[in-house]
Amino acid sequence: MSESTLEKVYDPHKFEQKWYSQWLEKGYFKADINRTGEAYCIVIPPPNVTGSLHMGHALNNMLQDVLIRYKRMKGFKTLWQFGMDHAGIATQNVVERQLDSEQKTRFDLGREGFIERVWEWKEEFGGTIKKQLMKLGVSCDWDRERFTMDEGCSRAVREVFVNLYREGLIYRGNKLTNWCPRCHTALSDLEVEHDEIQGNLYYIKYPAPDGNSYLIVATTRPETMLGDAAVAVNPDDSRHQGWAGREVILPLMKRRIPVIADEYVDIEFGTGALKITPAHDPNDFELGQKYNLELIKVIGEDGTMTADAGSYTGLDRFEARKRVVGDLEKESLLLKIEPHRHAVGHCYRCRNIVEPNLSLQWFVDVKPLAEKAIEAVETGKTRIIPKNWQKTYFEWMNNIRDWCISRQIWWGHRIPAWYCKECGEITVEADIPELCSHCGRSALEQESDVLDTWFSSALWPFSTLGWPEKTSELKLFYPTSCLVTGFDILFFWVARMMMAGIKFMGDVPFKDVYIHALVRDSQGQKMSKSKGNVVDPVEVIDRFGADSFRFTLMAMAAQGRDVRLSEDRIEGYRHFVNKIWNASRFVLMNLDGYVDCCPDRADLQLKDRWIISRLNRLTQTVQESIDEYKFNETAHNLYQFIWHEFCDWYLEMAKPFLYKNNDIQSRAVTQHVMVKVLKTAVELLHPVMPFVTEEIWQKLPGSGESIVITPFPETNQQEIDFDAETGMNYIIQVVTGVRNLRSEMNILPASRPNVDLLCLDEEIASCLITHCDMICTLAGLETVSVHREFSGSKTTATAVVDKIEIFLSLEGIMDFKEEKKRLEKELKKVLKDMEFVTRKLTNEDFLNRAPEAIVIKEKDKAARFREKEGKLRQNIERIEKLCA
RNA sequence: GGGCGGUUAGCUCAGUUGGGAGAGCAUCGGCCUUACAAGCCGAGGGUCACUGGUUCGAGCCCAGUACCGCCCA
Repeated sequence: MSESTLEKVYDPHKFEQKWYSQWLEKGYFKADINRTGEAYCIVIPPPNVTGSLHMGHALNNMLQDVLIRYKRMKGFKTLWQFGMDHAGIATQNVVERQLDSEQKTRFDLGREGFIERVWEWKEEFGGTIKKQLMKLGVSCDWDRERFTMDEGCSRAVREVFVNLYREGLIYRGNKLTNWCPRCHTALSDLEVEHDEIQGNLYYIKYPAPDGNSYLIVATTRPETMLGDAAVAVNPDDSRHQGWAGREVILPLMKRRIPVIADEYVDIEFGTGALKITPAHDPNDFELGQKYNLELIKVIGEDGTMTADAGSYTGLDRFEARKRVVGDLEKESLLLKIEPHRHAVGHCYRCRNIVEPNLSLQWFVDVKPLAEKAIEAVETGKTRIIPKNWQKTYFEWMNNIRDWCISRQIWWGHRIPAWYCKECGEITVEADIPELCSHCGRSALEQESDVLDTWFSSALWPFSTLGWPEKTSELKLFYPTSCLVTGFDILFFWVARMMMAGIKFMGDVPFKDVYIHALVRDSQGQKMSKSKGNVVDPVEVIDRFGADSFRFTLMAMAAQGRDVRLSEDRIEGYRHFVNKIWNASRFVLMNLDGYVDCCPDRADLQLKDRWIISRLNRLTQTVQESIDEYKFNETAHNLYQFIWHEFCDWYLEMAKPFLYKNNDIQSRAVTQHVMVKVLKTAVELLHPVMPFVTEEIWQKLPGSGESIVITPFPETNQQEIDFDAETGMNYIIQVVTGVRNLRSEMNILPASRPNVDLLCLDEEIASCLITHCDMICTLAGLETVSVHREFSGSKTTATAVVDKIEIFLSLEGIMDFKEEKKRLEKELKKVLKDMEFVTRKLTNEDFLNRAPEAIVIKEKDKAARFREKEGKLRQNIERIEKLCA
């Protein structure tokens, strides 16, 4: 018997690991290509190989797991493709830090040695997130794990690169790019984060050569003036008329530079005179091209001033700023300094300030690719959910600019381009070429740059399925069914996968993209290490169990809203898990003499038909809400049903039948229904709470091998029973009414008074008569009698619910004043209701224009209120008489 | 500067063909009723940010204002 009971106290640690190991052993998560059923595939957003599980991952993967477990149970041929991202800059940084502690640099190891070292690091530390995801209970197909740097993915990267190069969509160019002096590499526009910081606006005099006049230029970055090539004014600016075409002398450098007129200059900003530094500002670069200005690079790759920076050469860029400002002041060329807030670009990996830098880089011309990616969403081939993210997607796609894909680091996919030392031409090949494709000689040297990590991520939905080989996986699972991701990588990743998928597979990479919110702390702050408000999911799982944690995230994952996570919430939902645990324990404890029968529908009682009906409705809403990605609704409905319908009402109603031994028939039926409902409920719950549901399910009679692979419950329309629901509603209302009376009249729970019910409706009356015992039990009464005619005695408290009047006998403990006060309060409420409805019903416009059904509803309400009002008045009168 | 979102109970948030506002937590009162005190029963609590419009009727639709947040330049 011990195997069919549960431990007294719910303790997730006792079984979570156990079940997970078993699931792995049985291979439930493995995609079975030969299985029948429609394909359903999710590719995981590959976590960084350096990463450890944070809240974002937890939410993201929990949602995917809900979808995949749900579809698996529904009989789909499911694949949840797992894998990790090599995270170029991040990983290189980590390993370089490790070297640093050994007083070494990557240059000491050399390129090959360093890369070897990174692989070693990956083998040793790279898998932490995998174990953490397992703790969370996710059901990825671990055997198909991929890595963006593995052989197949690398092959795909080279194929794509060569292909785009040959089409002219990849090119090499000398352009201004974002440069991180710390990471020592170029970055794409996306990898720069603009943060507002408190800076200054420096007003600097640029004197004319005649020494009599000057222009005042305002700048936030005075050190770049060393590289100024011109000053620009707006031709419409009356203050600066006549300056265009003249020259000024660049302070400190004593260089003559031209004054140009261009509409680009914002008249409102600063003094309306703009210094132009083409080598250090993207907008200035454009102007520089237009006016053929000299590109003077004064800040070098390492963030120090170059040889062109005059006496500032070799200084760090921030030190140079101080010195430049000081020197200008000495020469009385600094007019003033104003505090000024402005956005400054920071490296998204190391947070250092990014410098726009002129260099030779590789770019993708993404415009042609973007057009089709826009179209795919417009035509609905790919749905973005919630819909409002579509707009953001379009906005970005429409204004997309060339993508800088080369990085000056070592860890990553080396660009498959070779330079010929003889003819200087470039050879681009997927496989290492022996000879220059231009002059045929063999003096080739490979490009040293590697590709942006996101370049390989863009291929993820098909590279992981075997592309460029034509695998059966690709045929079966591409386009994938759904991508689940956060909005923070909508551009980085989703948009690029769309472009790459359409280009190379000829079809979109996924049918649905579900964008979920960010997890914040209870104050609504983004979690970050520096703020110290990070809540570690692993710690949460250790404290509360994975099921409680998952359910909390699910319940809070409303579309389009951030998740504000607090421990209180998780603890609250742990109570829910505990509730399920105890309810299950109760069920298992009351299965004496259980026979696995299927009772006739005729043998079911009202309570049984009612809970089964409610269960079927639940099944329907659960399916619908998961299908629509309304996860919070799923969670809420499950919570409501299990706790408030099944536990609060059904199990309470079941008790008498389970305890009584004389009615074997109804006990058997009750046991059967109780088991059926609980089993179905845990099956519905399983995608969210995999562990506890398995633990319970295994103990229930008649269960199979594992809940993981059991069919998901289906709605049976025949079992939705309106009559049973209405009938139960009357009973619930009466019981609640009595409890209410008891509470307000201060009747101790231990005492068991008598109740009389007055009801003129035959149908309702007979329903009540049949269930007198039940009402007694639930409301703690000695007797209940139903009458067609009744007037209370002097010791009755009364209440009206719907068409039923309740008379609670209070022999000797009746407080008349209290009772009168209570009734008057009730009456006041009804009168207020009446007034509201009457206002509508006396409004001609309402009667004429509102739909008939609504009008009837309102009239019906009015009648009910009137009836209640009458009864209340009667009872008040009676009390008054008795008191007098 | 452009775009998007938010403002509903003390707190965190739900609320889609527009028809008298809901949940969880917290609060208050009563209960150790043998599944569960991590519980049971009951109660209180709201000018749905503000202003105007459409409508018989607006938390919901439209316009504007204020405050908060995010993305892009």
